Amino acid sequence: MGRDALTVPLIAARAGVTPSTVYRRWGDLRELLSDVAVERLRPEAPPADHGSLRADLEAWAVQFAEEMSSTAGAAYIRDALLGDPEQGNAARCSDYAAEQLKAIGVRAAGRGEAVPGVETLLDVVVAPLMYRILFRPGDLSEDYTGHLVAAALGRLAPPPAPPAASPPAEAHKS
Amino acid sequence: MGRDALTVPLIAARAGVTPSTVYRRWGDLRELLSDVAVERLRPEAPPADHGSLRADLEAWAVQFAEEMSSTAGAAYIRDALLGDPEQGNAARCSDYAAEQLKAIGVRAAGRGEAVPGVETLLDVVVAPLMYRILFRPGDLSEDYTGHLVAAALGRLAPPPAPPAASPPAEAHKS
DNA sequence: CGTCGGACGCAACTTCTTCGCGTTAAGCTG
DNA sequence: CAGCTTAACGCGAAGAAGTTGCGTCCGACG
Repeated sequence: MGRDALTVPLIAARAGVTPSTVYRRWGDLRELLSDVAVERLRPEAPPADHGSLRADLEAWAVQFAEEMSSTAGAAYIRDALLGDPEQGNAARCSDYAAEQLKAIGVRAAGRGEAVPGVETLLDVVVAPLMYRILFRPGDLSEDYTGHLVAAALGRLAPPPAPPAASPPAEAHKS
Repeated sequence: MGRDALTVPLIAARAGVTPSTVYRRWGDLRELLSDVAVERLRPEAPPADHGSLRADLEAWAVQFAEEMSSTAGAAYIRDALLGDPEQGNAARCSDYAAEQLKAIGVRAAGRGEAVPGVETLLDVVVAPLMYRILFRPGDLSEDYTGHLVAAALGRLAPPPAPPAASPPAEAHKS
């Protein structure tokens, strides 16, 4: 069935209820789609353990980029952003990513690795990916994702030791 | 008039045409609003010259953040993203920012300053701002914007000399 | 057992959306 | 300049979607 041919009466018929029931519960097709999108964007499993912070982050970021840049993923993001007056659903999406990154972080900290803060990871890895997905379609590559992770690891926390590798200066070019 | 009470027949009446004319030209209310939003988001003037790359970037980023995080600005961004099947309008928004940053960059290069690439600036400054505006409303401060600019300047280009200051390690915390 | 509240179906009503037809105006050709 | 072509618009009807009030059913509570 067509993506934007979806209407409340169709959904109601599929659900075996009358359209008025759907309108009363959600009030709007966009709000319903927004709730559905958030549900679909919820991660199903904790991030996989690949033995190191870098490997975990790269694997997670690549999977994240693939999911979100797919046709379906991008549609979900847009739906989640749209029918959402108080931005509650959008914040939930960000929280999902933050939870996953947090899990990766505590696991790495348990190994004794230096770990960037969740805020830093959101800024350096998630935000650029999302920005490209939303505003610059077709501009994503696995190399780029790896570059973002490297940039995040270039901003490590002061506690344990000085950062081993120097930050990649001006890596990525248009 | 109410924001989402806007309908095609209302716009047509205001424009002095029949609704069918509007439907034929745009096909959809969302596409019309998307075009309007892009027009409103177009920068009116080149970025102001404050004498240094850092000052120019900070001023531009602060103004950008203010505009985009305002109620009207956020609504425009959402409209631009929404009614836009081929993502042409979203790409245009990104191009606007890229043009402004490019102008700041060439001006700084004319002064002999080391300049981060436009891609880097989009990743490090624009993307985090947009991500917060879209996914984490109410999470923007001027300090944060300055922090982003500082992070961008921490990633300078290799040509002139090795980066003077070390990158700010793990500055910003939730 | 009686009452209350919430949720739903039903149906009428309003508004939006689509589509075909006739008209008008601009541009081009002979 | 006359005639033709094309694109855009107005008009009106038909179809679909969105909105609302009323009656009914079912579970909860006293």
